[in-house]
Amino acid sequence: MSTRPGVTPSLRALRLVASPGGVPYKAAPMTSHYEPSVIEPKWQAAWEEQQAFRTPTDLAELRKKPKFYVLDMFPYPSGAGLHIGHPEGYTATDVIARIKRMQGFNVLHPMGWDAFGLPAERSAVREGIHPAIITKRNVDNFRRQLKRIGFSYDWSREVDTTAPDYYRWTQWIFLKLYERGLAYMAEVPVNWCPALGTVLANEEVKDGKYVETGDAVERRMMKQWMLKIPVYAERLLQDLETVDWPEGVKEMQRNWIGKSEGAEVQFRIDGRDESFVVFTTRPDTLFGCTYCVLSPEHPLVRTITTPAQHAAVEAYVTTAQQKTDLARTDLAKEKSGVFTGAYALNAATGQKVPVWVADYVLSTYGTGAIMAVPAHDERDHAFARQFGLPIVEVVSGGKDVQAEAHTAEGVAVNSGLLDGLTTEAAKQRMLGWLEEQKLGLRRVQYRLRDWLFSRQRYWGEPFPIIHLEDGTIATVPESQLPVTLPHVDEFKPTADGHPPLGRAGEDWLMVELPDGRKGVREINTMPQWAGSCWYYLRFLDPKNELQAWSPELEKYWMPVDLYVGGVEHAVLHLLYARFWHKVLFDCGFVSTKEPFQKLFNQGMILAYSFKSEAGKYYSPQEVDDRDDGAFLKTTGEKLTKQIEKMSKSKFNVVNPDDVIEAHGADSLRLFELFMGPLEQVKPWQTTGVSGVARFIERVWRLVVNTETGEPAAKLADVPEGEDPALQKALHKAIAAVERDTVGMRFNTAISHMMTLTNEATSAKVLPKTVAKTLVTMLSPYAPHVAEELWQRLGGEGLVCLQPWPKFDPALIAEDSVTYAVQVMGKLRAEVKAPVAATEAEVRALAEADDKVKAAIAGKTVKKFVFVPKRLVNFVVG
RNA sequence: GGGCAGAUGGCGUAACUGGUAGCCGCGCCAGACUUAGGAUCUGGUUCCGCAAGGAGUGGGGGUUCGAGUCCCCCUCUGCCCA
Repeated sequence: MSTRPGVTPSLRALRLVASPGGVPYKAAPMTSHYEPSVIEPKWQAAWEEQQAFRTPTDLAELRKKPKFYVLDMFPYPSGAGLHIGHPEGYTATDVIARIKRMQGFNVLHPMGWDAFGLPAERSAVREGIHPAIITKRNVDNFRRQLKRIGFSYDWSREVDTTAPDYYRWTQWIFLKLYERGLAYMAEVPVNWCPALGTVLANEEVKDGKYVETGDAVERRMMKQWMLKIPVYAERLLQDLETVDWPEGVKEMQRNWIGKSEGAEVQFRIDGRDESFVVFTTRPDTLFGCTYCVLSPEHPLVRTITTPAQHAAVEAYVTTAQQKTDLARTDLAKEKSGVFTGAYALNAATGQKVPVWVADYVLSTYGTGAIMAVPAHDERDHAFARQFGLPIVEVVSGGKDVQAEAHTAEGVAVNSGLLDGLTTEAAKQRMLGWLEEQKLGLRRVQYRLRDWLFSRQRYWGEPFPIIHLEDGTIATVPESQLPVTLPHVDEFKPTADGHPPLGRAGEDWLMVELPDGRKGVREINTMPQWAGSCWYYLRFLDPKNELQAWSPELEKYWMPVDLYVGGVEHAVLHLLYARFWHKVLFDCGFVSTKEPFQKLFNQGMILAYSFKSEAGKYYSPQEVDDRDDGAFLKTTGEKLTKQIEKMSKSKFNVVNPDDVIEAHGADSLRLFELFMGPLEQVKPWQTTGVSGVARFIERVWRLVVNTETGEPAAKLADVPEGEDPALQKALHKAIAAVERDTVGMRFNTAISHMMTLTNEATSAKVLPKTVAKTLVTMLSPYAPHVAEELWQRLGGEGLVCLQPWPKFDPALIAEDSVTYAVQVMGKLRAEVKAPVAATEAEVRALAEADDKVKAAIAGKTVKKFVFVPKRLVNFVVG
C-alpha cells in the first residue's frame, strides 16, 4: 500500500525506540505520513523518561495544588488479556486525568491488579504451575497492553493484591474487623460447589449454579468465617445520600440492604407454655392471620409436633434441608408444607390458628417464622388455597380475596380496633396496641445478611488466625504479618476434603505461641473481594512498609473523586468496600465516611455476530455483510446478524491489539469514546474506527506536508485573529470541548474537535497558534499524535504538561442570529436579525417575508410569541 | 411479578431550562485530482414527491402558541431484584 510505505522500517524503528537502553526516543525518524507505529512508542518512551505522570509523594509539594483522584476499577488479569471493553472506561478516566493535570491539579491516577481468584488457581491445577507464575504472566500481558494504549498511569504505584507486602495489610484489616467483633466463625448452611471444591457466597449463586461457570451448587453445613456487615446496614443506607452515584446503583444497594420496618409479634402455642415470634411488615393485617408457618429449621418444630404428625413432619424437614434458598422461595414453584398438629393463638383475636411447617419460610431471614395472612400476601394465598386454609379479608380493596391476594394498601375491615383506618394508620395503631399488651415490638429488619467470608481455595489471602488446642482462637500478631501462602504439592482439596492449605507442611500448619500454647493455622482463605475492598487506599502510599498508608496522605487524597467501572459491581464490590471503609473510619484510619465520591458506570460494549439457521456462528472474515443481508462467503447461505455480548464462541471478540495494529492507539482511544455516551450499552463497529483515524490524519495534514514531511504550507506565524471566523470557531471549540470533557460527554467533545478541524482544513491560512491550541485540546484524547504535532509546531516541552487553553467569551458571542419564523407552530421562514433586536424589530422582519405574508394573509394575528435569539410564532385565527 | 434504564435516518449518534429534529462520524451517491487507488478534496444523503408541498423522534391519547423533551396508557429491548 503506497500510503504506508514504511511498514518494515517503522517496525524496526519501534523496536529501536522501545528497546531499553537503546537509541533514545528523540532519534525516531520524522516521518512525512502519520504512522502511529512510529510515534506511539516514541512518545510513550518520552513520557516514561521524563516521568511525566509521576504523582508527587511529598506532602509539602502536594499541598501546593488541589487534588484529583481518578480511579478505574482494577481488573482481574485473566489469561485472555484485554478485550475492547476494558479500555473504554480506562480511556475515559485517562482523558479526565490528563485534562485535570492540564488544569493545574495534582492527579492520582493509578492502576493495579485484583489478582487473587479462581481462574488462576484452576489453570494452576491444569498446568501444574504455581498460580503466582500464571498470575505474573497474565499481569505482564495486561500491563503491556495497557501501556500500549498510552494511559497516563503512575506506574510506580502499581499494586497487586497477591503480593505479600499488599496482602499483609489485607490481613491487618481483617484483624481490625476481628478485634471489633465483626468477624466470627459459625456453623452455617453454605453453598457448596463440589466441582470447585469450595463454598460460594449467596450472591455468587443463581438458580442453584455458580454464576461464573454454571457448576451445580448444593447446601451443606460448614464452619465458616462470617463478617457482620448488617451492623453497618443503616449507615450503608443513610450515607448513600451523600455520594454522587447513579441513582440506579443507589437503588440497587438500597434493595440489597432491604430495610423494612415492622413488628415482632409473639404467638403462644395453644395448650403449652411455649411461644414463637414472627416478624411482619404488615402488623395491620394481624386480624387476618389464619395460620402460622415455621421454617423447617425452627427449633420449636420438634417440640410442638403432635405424635400423629411426627413422621410426616420429620420426612418433610429432611427433604427441605437439601434445597437451596432460591428453590424454596421461588414464587412460581408449587408450595409444599406439613401441618404440625399444633395450634397457636392469634395475638389479636385470641383464636386458634394451625401451625404449619413449610420451606418457603427461611430460618435465616427474620425470625424463621411467619404469621400467614392469605388474603393479603401472595405466597400465603397460594399456600392457603393449596391446603384449604381459611382466607379472611382485613383490608378492603375491591378484589375478591378468595380468588386473589390483595396486597395493596386500603382500609382495615374485620379488624376490631383497626376498622376504618387506612393501612398506615392501622399499622401504627396495631404497633401501639401490641406494645401496650406486651405482645410485640416495633422492629427494623434488613435483608442484608452476614457476609460469608471464607473460601476453600489456595489462591487467596490466608487468615491471620490460629486455632488453639483448647478450641479457642488466637490472632497472629501484627508484627508477624504477613502470613504468607505456604508451599503445597497440589492446589486441590486434600483427600479427606480439607482445603488446599491443608496440604501445607507442619512447619507452616503447626504454630507454637510465645507462651507455649500450640495450635494450627486457619486453612481457609479469604474471598476475592477482600483485596479489592481497600486497594484505593494502598494507591495513596503503595511503598509504605510501616503502615498500610500514611494518614497525612489519606487526608490529602481521599475521597476518590471519580470512580469508573462496570455496573456489574453495583452491589457486591461497592457495598463491601463501603463496609470496610466505614470500619476503617470507626478505627480512625480514614477521614471520610465514604470512599468514592462520584461513581460512573460505563456501558458494556457489544459486537455484531453472524449466525446460521442451524445456530452455528461464523467469524466476520467468513461473512459477506451487505445492505441486503449477511451471507456466508463459501456457500452464500443467508445468516442473521445480531448484536450480542462479546464471546469467543460467537467469534465477535474484538482485541485492542488488533485495532492498534490497524489504526494505532490514538484511534482506538478516540473511537472508544466517540461511539456514544460512556454510560450507554453500544455495539463496536469496526468500520467506525477508520472515521476517527481519518480525523487524526486530517489534523496531521493541517500541520505536516505529507509529501515532504515539512510543515504544512498554510501554517503561518500570524496572529490568531488573522481569520476571525476561524478564531471564533476555535474559541467556541475550546469552550465546548472543556465543558463536554469535564462533563464526561466525550463523544460530543470529539465531534466539536472534528468540526474545528473541518473549518481549519477549509481555511486559506492557518495561524500556528490555532494549530497549537487544537493540538493541545486533542492531547487528552489522542496523546501520542498530539505530542508529535506539538513538537513539529515548535512547542516547548511535552504537550501533556501544557496548561489547558483558555477561551475568550467575547470572541464566542454572536453579533447576529437567525430566527425561525413559525405560523401556527409550523416553520415558514428564517430571518436574520441583530442579537440585540427587539421583539417589534424581529416581528417587522418576519412580516416582511413573502412566505410569512402568504401564510398570515387574510387572518388576524391573535398572538405573537417571541423567544429571544430563537424564534417567533404567529398564532392566527 | 416488581424496580430502573432505554426506543430518533441504512448504522453509531446529536439536540442548552419545552423553541428551526438529525450536529459529528460510518455507509452510500455524484464530481474533482489521478501511475483508476480501500488515498485525498468538493458536493449530496430522514422519508414520500419532478416540484410546490406533505409526513416524521416505538404506538395511542393529553397539556401548550409550540413536545424527541412534560403528563397518562400501551408495546418492545436491556439491566437489577424476586
